Amino acid sequence: MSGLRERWRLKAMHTIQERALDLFDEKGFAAVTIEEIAAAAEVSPSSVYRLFGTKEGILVADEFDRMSPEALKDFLGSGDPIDSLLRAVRAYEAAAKGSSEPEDAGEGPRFKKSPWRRVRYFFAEPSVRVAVCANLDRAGRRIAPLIAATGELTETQARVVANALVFGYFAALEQWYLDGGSRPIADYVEEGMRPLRGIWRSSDQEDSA
Amino acid sequence: MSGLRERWRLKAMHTIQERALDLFDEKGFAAVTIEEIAAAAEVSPSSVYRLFGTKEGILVADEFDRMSPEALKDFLGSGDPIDSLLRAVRAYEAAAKGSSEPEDAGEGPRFKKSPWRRVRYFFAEPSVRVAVCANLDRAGRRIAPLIAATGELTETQARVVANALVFGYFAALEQWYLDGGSRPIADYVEEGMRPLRGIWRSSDQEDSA
DNA sequence: CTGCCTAGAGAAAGTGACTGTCTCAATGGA
DNA sequence: TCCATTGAGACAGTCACTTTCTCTAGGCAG
Repeated sequence: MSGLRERWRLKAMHTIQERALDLFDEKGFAAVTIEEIAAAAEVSPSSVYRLFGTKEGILVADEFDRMSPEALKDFLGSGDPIDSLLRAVRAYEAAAKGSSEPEDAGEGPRFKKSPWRRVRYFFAEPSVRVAVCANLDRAGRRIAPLIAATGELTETQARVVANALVFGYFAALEQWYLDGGSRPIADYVEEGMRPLRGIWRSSDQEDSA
Repeated sequence: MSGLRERWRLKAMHTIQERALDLFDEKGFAAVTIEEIAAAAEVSPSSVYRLFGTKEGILVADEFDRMSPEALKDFLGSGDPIDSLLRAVRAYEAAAKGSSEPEDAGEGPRFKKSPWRRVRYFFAEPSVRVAVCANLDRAGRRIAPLIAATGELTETQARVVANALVFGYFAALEQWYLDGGSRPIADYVEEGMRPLRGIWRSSDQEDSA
């Protein structure tokens, strides 16, 4: 598994993301070229494209994407998907508070920024927002079969509900962003998704684990 | 109002869309350049960009976008938004059956194609799909305030529900596409959105017009 | 009907994101 | 230790999209 190749890959991705974020914060997203980012991260432009695909991909690359179908099934398998989502958001926020990698302490007096720093660009930069939507769309297509597999909903309904979940989460995240990010995101998700709970409440009594 | 300038604009947009669709069907979306489209439509490339913004915009340009806030309010104002959506879809399908402009009869033996021909690209061409998602996202942001204005939901919930509506519609449309487009889209929307009806059923008894 | 005046269509050059292809070094296995 | 393969870098090319300028022709006085 984790050979040197894989290590290089992970380290490079992390470095590129950090340096790119620094540059974006400094000059604005549009004013930064891939070549600058590559130079700042000391890799070739080709590598940036190989690792992230697009400029926006640097910001929206998400561990959610590379989650295996099995892990996703575990994640969504038990009970109300909204509760699963809430658990994931809370876990993410808790991990973010503890943050971040200890090994970058040897690189100078750089302030530790919140891992949510990049989220700003999700809403501030239109092209990034589009990329986020594309990601959510892919996520919806991945979880729809899992929702359909429970047998409670038709395939069409499973697709609709999957999109309602992922883009509903996005809407809650936007409200969190617009409010300045003071309260926890999970609060927004919990409140925002409440109207959707009826989907499972109504027909889930047979399986209320 | 409809001066010659506006007439030129509408006619040019229509011509560009038709010619572009012809070229896409013939050579594939990626293999067609904006210059080719402009040449085929006998306008300048600049005009294509001025009228549609992007290459994908030629396919996803939607009257929904330029709908005024007032018209949107009329459209969504009365009762269950899902019913409003269904009404709109049914009206669109009925109009599509009657189809299309009589004045293009003088242009040669070209087959009348369904106005849904372009929908194929929504799902077959990734970059177009992304553009559609971006459009739906914008639509969601436009209708969220209208949903919030009813006062039944908080702002966050209104945003979530708005996204659930527009991307739920998209999911239903995809199922329709995957099934080959035989049955009416409205059927898919009606079936797919049924789990979401609880949102209004539960608290809408005061206003069941 | 005539003449200004401005919106807007076209022309053209530039930018940079992204895509191939090739080479070569380094890796991991025999 | 040697070999096959993976993958990083270099490089050239394409084309979507932007910006700027010019100049025509529509819109609107008078």
